Amino acid sequence: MGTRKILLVEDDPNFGTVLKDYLALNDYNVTHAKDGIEGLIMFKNSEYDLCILDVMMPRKDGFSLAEDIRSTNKEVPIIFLTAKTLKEDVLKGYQVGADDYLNKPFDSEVLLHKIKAILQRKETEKSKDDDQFEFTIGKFAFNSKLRHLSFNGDDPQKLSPKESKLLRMLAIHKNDLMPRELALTKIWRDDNYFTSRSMDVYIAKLRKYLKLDEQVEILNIHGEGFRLIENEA
Amino acid sequence: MGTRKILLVEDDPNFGTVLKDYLALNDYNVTHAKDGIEGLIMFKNSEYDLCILDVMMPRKDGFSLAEDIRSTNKEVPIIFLTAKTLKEDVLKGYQVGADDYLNKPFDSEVLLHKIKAILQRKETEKSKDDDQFEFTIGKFAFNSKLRHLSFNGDDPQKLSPKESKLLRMLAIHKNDLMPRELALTKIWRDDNYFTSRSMDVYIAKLRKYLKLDEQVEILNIHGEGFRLIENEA
DNA sequence: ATAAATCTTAAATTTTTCTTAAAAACACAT
DNA sequence: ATGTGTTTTTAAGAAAAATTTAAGATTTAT
Repeated sequence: MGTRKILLVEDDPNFGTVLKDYLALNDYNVTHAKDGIEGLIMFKNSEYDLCILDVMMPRKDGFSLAEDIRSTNKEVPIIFLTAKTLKEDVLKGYQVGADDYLNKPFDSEVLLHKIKAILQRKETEKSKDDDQFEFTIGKFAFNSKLRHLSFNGDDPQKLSPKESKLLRMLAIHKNDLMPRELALTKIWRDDNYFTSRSMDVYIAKLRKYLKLDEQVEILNIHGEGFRLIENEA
Repeated sequence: MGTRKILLVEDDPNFGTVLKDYLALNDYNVTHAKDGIEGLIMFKNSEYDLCILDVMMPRKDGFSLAEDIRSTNKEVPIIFLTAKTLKEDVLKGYQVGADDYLNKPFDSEVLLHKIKAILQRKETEKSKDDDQFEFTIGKFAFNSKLRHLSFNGDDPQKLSPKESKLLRMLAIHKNDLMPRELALTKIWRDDNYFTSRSMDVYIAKLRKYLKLDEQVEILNIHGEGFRLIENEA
């Protein structure tokens, strides 16, 4: 595993430089942006494994930057640095999709720990994430990128984004359990009563589409998830 | 996914009670111990998804308790609560294997967020943990993930979650004693008269399914547990 | 700005699962 | 043999999860 790239956005030049050097010393490849605007440009210019954002900055604050980052990338971990310890701030941070939150002044070793933990977590998650987008399901051909589901080579049924993502996840686990929780955390990014009901609605929609082929079914495994199966003729 | 069990060890009765109620309100099943000694006893009596430990306590402090917990369980996530914000403490916490660290006074919503994040993380890790899910029991093929019990390759009998978990536990100990207490603490997460009766009900159900193969039996070992055996032909 | 598409929430119904109760059979120790 | 505690089994009721339809929001495209 190569050296990891970190985007550090911090307007205080002294603190920023020290932190950058400290991280560099610990074998991270650090890019230092001086404010939110510059941070966003940097972010779009390259691929980062982690973003460390100061909250209070001129021109564009950390939350706003995080939102912009999230709009193009839902994966990259974000850590906020802040002097304030206000409840609203912390919650806002989590809402924006922060992975962690550090109050200044913080201990640098603690930061290192967090970085290591977060990167490791993302690593194990990502390893599975295939870029498979073409599937055969019984007599259906399914292209999750085009969101086309075609029966017997007929004109394809167009699928909505959620329909397509869900069917893709089922297809990846074809004939095997696709855990409810997996779809909820990956597609809905939240696992609660309502997202779970929403998912059920999509299962119903998919079942309707898949009715064309009697050999294909989505089975429920109570309390666990769903199973897309192909029966033999 | 059932409700999660949390062990809260906090000696301040007011704070402890309030926190317990707050967590209970948010659908966690909370056990509140008044000090480290009591906490350790509680921990050994049941299975918990998360431990929240106060650091400063009479009789046995949080770090010491964490070490004891870790000596029997290397997995369960631990969150420390502390008034002190000393660097040594934070590092000691991480060293003992803490998953997070909260300084009092903290905001309760932040705690909820952390709990959710930590449990979710552990959940995805754990999914790999039950790697053994296919078993042969006499002429049966048993898949505990799909909860299928198939005799001679016939259409499988579907099992309920509890049925499946219990049969899996028996299968893991095939031809050997599966202690009652083990199933109760692992599957029912509590060992009392009623859960024990409930388990008996499930043993009866499994016996019914397994009747198809005369070579397979679940024997009782009085006062100890059960034994799933395969007799030879 | 309007329409179309997509997604979420609500709610009634059905299905599945789990617990409790209770009576009878059984095992063990004295 | 007798008493005590444990096990076995069936059945009923309670609880939880899934299904489906429809209506209300929101987002996206025109």
